[in-house]
Amino acid sequence: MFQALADPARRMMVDRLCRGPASVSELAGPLTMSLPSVMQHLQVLELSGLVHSRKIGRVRTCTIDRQVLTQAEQWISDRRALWERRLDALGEYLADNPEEPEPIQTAANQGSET
Amino acid sequence: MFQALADPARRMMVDRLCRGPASVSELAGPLTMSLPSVMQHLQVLELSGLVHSRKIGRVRTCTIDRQVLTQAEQWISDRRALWERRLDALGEYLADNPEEPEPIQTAANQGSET
DNA sequence: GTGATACTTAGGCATATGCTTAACCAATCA
DNA sequence: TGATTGGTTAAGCATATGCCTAAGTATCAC
Repeated sequence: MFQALADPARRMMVDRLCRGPASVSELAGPLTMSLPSVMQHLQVLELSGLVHSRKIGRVRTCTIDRQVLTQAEQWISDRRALWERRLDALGEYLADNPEEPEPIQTAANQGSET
Repeated sequence: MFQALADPARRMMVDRLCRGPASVSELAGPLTMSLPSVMQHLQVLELSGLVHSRKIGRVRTCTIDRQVLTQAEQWISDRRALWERRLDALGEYLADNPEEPEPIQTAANQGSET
């Protein structure tokens, strides 16, 4: 699913779809590639579950799936939280052991967050 | 950068790094692949900016870059917000034009572009 | 029916990706 | 000093990805 978001063309399509449903040719509009290529990207997006589509008459209308987008966000958010929790713990540790002068010049203070 | 998160092995590495810095072999540990492969993934992660590393003695220590992770989260969050805003607008519209019974099952309401 | 429209399928090609082994440095360690 | 550990480079290979053109199919408008 990150796979699906990995391609700029696909991100563009997702971007477009976030502004509302669109047909295949509408999606293709801003892209400088042939329709079959757009179809392929669309397939990747559908396979990832990020996008749904249904055909009515000769027009296929595509919509985005908010849930799956949220999942991706969640994954990142979880990881970031983990990292921040760790930084907090480190902060506490440093508060307890203030400025213990480590006699190293190579590996010293990398924790220069923020 | 989504590209970097697209590979499961790389996500595993990111996951590990969110729990704290790690050496290359520590990253390689849970992965069922050769060290050079891990190196390649590491390079992708560094190129994306998601991970930094520095070598001290003969061990290379890797850390994650929170900012870049946050950027990815932001991209998704922005898109999701866009989508939700749209749904809200649609909700208002439906509230104004309640239950107008559209008697079509084939090619109905496609011309919904603003 | 004829033709235009909106995709779709098929096939092919170039590059990118992911992996491997073999060989090579550089810092420790005995 | 010579072996070991931790990482790195190089080369090669298989598959995946992204793109194209050409040739369908299925509406829809006359």
